[in-house]
Amino acid sequence: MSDTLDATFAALADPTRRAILTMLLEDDMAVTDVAEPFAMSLAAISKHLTILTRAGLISQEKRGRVKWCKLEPDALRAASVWMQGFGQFEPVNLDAFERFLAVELSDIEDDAGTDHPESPAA
Amino acid sequence: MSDTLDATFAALADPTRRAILTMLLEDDMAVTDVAEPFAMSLAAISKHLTILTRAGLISQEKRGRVKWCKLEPDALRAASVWMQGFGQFEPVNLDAFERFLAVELSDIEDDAGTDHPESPAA
DNA sequence: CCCATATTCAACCAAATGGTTGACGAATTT
DNA sequence: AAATTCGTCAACCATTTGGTTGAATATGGG
Repeated sequence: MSDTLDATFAALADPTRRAILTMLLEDDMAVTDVAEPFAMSLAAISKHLTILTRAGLISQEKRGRVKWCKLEPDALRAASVWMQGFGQFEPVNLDAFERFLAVELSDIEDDAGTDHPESPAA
Repeated sequence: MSDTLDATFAALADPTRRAILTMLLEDDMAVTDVAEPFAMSLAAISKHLTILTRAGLISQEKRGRVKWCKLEPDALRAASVWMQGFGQFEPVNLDAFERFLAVELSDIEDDAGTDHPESPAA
């Protein structure tokens, strides 16, 4: 369990990886398509995807010559429970989250990775 | 916001720091007392506390010659919201969390840091 | 005043992280 | 078959991380 939390939180600590997860929330994507908005090499993105996979946050399935990446939100549950235990926060406002996401996704596509691919306004 | 999430998740990625947060859930503590169960130097713990402070997860107040550490659970809210947006998990089972905590805390005191100070059974 | 306690600072170290490039293997297209 | 596309691997590099030790800086007590 510690290992799981280690891997989960470490994976989430990188803004590129969080941006990738956000993109995958929209739809499954091929590795090349995941990499496209970012200003870094395909190899770098491939490494990030490996880290996300090891943490269980995504799964990758190779069909033909393209490898599909799929969000696995269940992997967040343990970490989410851990965190909520501290705050006992009020139920999440999902409307606010939707707005946050809209901004975040448009940001990723706007600056096409030339800068930091994540700078929401929510 | 990205910066905040970076710092928050990075801070949570270390098992020593998570153990410290768990201890502070019980009560405010002085730096020396925080360090006591761990098998590492006071200076190392001091660094961990600095990281937790920068992330806003704890606050430190110096009274006399001892510096008191206090949990600041609100700092977890942004990260918690971010994560819940992915999973839309059912409401947290706080009873389960209580049991989890009981185990975790006794572990920290048992092995007095000779091993990894976190190995829950929940 | 002197000494012990509480905490940080500074320098150092090994290992991990996040990125690069170029070569490579595997699948697809032409 | 040849060329192209998809993705990873390997080697390399700079920076960050997590730890150490020893000295320094308060503060409090006898």
